[in-house]
Amino acid sequence: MHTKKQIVECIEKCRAHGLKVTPQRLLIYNELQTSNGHLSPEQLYNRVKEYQPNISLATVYKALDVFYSVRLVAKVTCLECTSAYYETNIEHHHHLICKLCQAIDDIYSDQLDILNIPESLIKEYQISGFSIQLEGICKKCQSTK
Amino acid sequence: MHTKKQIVECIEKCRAHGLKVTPQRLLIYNELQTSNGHLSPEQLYNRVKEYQPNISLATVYKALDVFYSVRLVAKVTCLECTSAYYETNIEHHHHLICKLCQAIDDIYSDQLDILNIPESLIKEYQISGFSIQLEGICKKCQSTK
DNA sequence: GTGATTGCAAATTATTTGCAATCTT
DNA sequence: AAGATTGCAAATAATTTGCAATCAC
Repeated sequence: MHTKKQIVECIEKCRAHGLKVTPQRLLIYNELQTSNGHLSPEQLYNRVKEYQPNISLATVYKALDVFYSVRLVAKVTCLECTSAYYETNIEHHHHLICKLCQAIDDIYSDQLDILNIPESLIKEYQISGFSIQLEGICKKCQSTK
Repeated sequence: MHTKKQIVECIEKCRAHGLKVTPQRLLIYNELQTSNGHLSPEQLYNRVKEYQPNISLATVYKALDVFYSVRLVAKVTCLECTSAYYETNIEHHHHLICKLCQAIDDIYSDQLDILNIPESLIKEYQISGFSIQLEGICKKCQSTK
């Protein structure tokens, strides 16, 4: 339970980047953080509407854009996804995309993090990061079959 | 230069999947293959229009969809891309996405292919594949700076 | 007070769909 | 001949933009 800590981080990071701390932004960030998953702008909009019915979908898009640009949130896409998804989890991690239902699961693995990137590639492209997408079947789909 | 071989493969794979071999599909496949890169439906449409001016963008979308469903082409997306990209290169490979210009480069590397996926994950998710996205700076952008 | 942000509506971009005419087999 | 595919136009979905009113600092 580190909700409060993350909200404080959100406020601080906004200030540090000259972004204003508005109730909408805090609500959006908090809701995304609480949901603990990957949400599309539309999904997130539907959730925050419960708390602030007059909030606009455009506001959600704009908030996610600025959050993403200052790395307060991470963005995920997948081949069959029609929209982008966001999460407040910005630690280095990987994704498993379910072949059957397209669900995205976060994967943490020190073993995967030790990726053996060839020196030649690192130099050639000035590699600064990487992420791995695994293809498999999520637990939900496994238990349904 | 294995253009012809690939076209034959296209014809055979279409037949094998009960897809009709139309001039549009061959043109689209051939152009994508010749371009030797990642093209969006729109980009590909602009290219094939040169040869068949009355071809429709919807036809390109439909052709890419069926090609993708029978694995005649691969699909690529990236976080900042507004559209999907396609390539006829369906061998297992990875992608480097340029931080600066968003260009996508194919990366072949036996060393990367030997990914050490934890046994526990493989079982848990019935992992059937993976791909790695590297973040770096493409050669063009390196030489421009 | 000043400039950033919001909410709304309209615009844009990417993709999909319905359907009659036309091809492939 | 039968069924799939094409081209077109319209529809849908995702995202962005312009702008006046409002809010944060």
